[in-house]
Amino acid sequence: MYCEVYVFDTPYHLDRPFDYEAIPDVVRGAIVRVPFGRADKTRLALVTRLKESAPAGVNIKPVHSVLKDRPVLSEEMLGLCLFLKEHTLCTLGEAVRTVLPPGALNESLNVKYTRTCTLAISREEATALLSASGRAGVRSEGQRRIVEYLMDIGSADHTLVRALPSVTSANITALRERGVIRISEEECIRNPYAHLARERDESEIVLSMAQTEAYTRIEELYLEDAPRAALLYGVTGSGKTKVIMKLMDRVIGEGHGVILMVPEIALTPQTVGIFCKRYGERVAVIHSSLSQGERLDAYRRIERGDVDLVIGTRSAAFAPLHDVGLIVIDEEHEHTYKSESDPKYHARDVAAYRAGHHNALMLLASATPSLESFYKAECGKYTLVPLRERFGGFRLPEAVIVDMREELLQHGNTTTVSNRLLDSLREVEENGRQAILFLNRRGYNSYVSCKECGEVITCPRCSVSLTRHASPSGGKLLCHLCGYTAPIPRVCPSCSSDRLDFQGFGTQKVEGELGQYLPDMSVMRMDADTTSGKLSYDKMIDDFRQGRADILLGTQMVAKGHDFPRVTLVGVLLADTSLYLSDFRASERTFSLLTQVIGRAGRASDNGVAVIQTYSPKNEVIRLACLQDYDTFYKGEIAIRRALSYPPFSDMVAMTVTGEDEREVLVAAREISESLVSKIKEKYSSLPFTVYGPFEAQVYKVSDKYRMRLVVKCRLNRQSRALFHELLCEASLRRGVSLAVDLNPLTV
DNA sequence: AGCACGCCGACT
DNA sequence: GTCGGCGTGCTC
Repeated sequence: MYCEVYVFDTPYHLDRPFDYEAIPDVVRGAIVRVPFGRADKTRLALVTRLKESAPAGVNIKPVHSVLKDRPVLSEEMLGLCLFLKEHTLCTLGEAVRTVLPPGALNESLNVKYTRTCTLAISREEATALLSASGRAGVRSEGQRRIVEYLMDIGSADHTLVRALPSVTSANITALRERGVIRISEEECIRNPYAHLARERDESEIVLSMAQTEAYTRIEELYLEDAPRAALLYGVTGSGKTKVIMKLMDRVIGEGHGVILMVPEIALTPQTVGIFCKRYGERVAVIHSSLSQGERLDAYRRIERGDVDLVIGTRSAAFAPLHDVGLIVIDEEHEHTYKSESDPKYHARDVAAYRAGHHNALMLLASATPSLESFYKAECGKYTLVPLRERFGGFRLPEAVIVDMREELLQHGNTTTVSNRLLDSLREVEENGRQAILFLNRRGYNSYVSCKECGEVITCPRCSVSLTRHASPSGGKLLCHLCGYTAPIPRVCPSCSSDRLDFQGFGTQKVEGELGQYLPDMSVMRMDADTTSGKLSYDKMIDDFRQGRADILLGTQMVAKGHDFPRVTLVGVLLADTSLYLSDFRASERTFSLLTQVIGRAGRASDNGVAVIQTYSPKNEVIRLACLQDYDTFYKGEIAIRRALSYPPFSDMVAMTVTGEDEREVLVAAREISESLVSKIKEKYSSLPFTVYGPFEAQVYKVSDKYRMRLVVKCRLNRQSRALFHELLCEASLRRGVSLAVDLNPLTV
């Protein structure tokens, strides 16, 4: 017998089947070791096919060995790996490592055992042993203590016994050899969330009329015996979580598995606790802050069939449930569902694949769906389930837009906090309430805006803002979509003012100002600098909820769905910052972020207030976010996407050429571009392609490597992906430079 | 990516 | 004569 294998860690062009002579236990889906290359170096490989014969004239080597106690990849997982390879242009080895928990192929990391010591004799015999003298009794102080201890509690973990005073491991061995105690080894599977399952919540979920209507619609889809996808579009405060939980009850009640994906930031102990109380110990949590061993344990529990509900971030999409009935992607618009490291998969695509395999329902949920998903819902590819009624008297906050130009020109206020916001903060102080201040710091100083007229300098060809690039010669403005460049102007091209703004402001600066104007309010600053570990983040959130600070000041992370009952004011310090990032998704991201932040001040009782500071008070995106008007935003934005043929009307591909030698990188980028263009003209002339570049990447040099970029607008399908596959094969033959291809990148 | 084969300059 | 430079080509 022979077999076809894909060898791991090969260059891209070698990621194809190689023939080997099979040995016993070689089956499709097995991970094997094979000799590879001239030196016959032993490498890991995945068996994809068994066959009777192998081609003549090639030196067929035998498989070295089969990885034992490593489960064979199921047909589903094998298919998923091939799907990942095809759809992200990764190697099969990379796909396998993605599908399996991290470290699963590191052979050292294996099952961890616990050893338990149990008394192997009766209590009477033990009593007799303790009172007997000489060789018939216990022969040392250590042995005595062990027997006494085990008589007391029956059995105990080996490490606990070993930790008793005067006990040595020789004592334990001796007692075992005399048959006094027994030591059993059990597979130890840790479940760090097990304690959360102790309190149980078995209450029936009661839905409102509108919620029941949404639930019924989704349930109908679930009951159809075919893969289905639905978009639960539930406005802030509509109680979409309750609808989802009711559905989960139903699916789990029928004995099917559920995968619930949430954005990293929402996977807090509070969230997990809610589900553990409901579904007990049959919950597994997959999270990046788990140790490698803990992740492997979660994986094994799922694989053994001990789990009904998997909660996790995007990697939970690979949870090895045998029977998946429902896959929920909560906050589906969140960018964290796209992996930023290779393979750059989107959890939504993986979920769709698995739903297809299991005839399951994929349920996307969001108050601000991605344009792509809402468009699919409009076209009927997803079933749109709207939930527009705010539940339980939930009221939106009053949203006030503060014009920061006016603040500067008329009030001479050069600080980052407007008078209006200060007034609102003082009110919060008087009422003993709390406030959240949100500063969208990311990219705040990469574009150029005018402090007087609010104009932002944009690319004449792409309707995205130009990025400011610093260089020794003084810098320039660049569009990294089409490569357009312009010198940095000294005055505003629109109003000729010289008050151009390159500087944003950071959280520290704001913190200082708050201390100056509101000396009696305590500020908790939360950003990447103050929340280094996962724990400190949860702790800060908890401290703030407990009222240990009056103001929570932070970046993105304060915006997400935490429930702070005492918050009545939300301030957005600069709403424009994410608006003019040179990315066609800038508006979408700003809208969804602002909508979320403003929703934070929405309360059932008190009147909430949201103060939005901006240099562009007339901006439609900001205005619509204040109104929480997704529908109007969507109509406007989808029209722009259609006109400029951006996703969902086309796909984008980002190609990056990287290398240490600047000249080589430039030459390679040009040659790759030429190869791309000639393929488009010849072999792929029937498909629409638009190529931009090559031009310097936004960050031209990263850790001593130069980066050139090509952007391609096209329609991705089997055929067009084959083109990029060819380019990757060609590029992997080059030395000195490497090519990365990102299909549908997050940012272009 | 490794690794070997292979064909030219300064060393014992 | 030969050790070693890295150019070129192959990996079942």
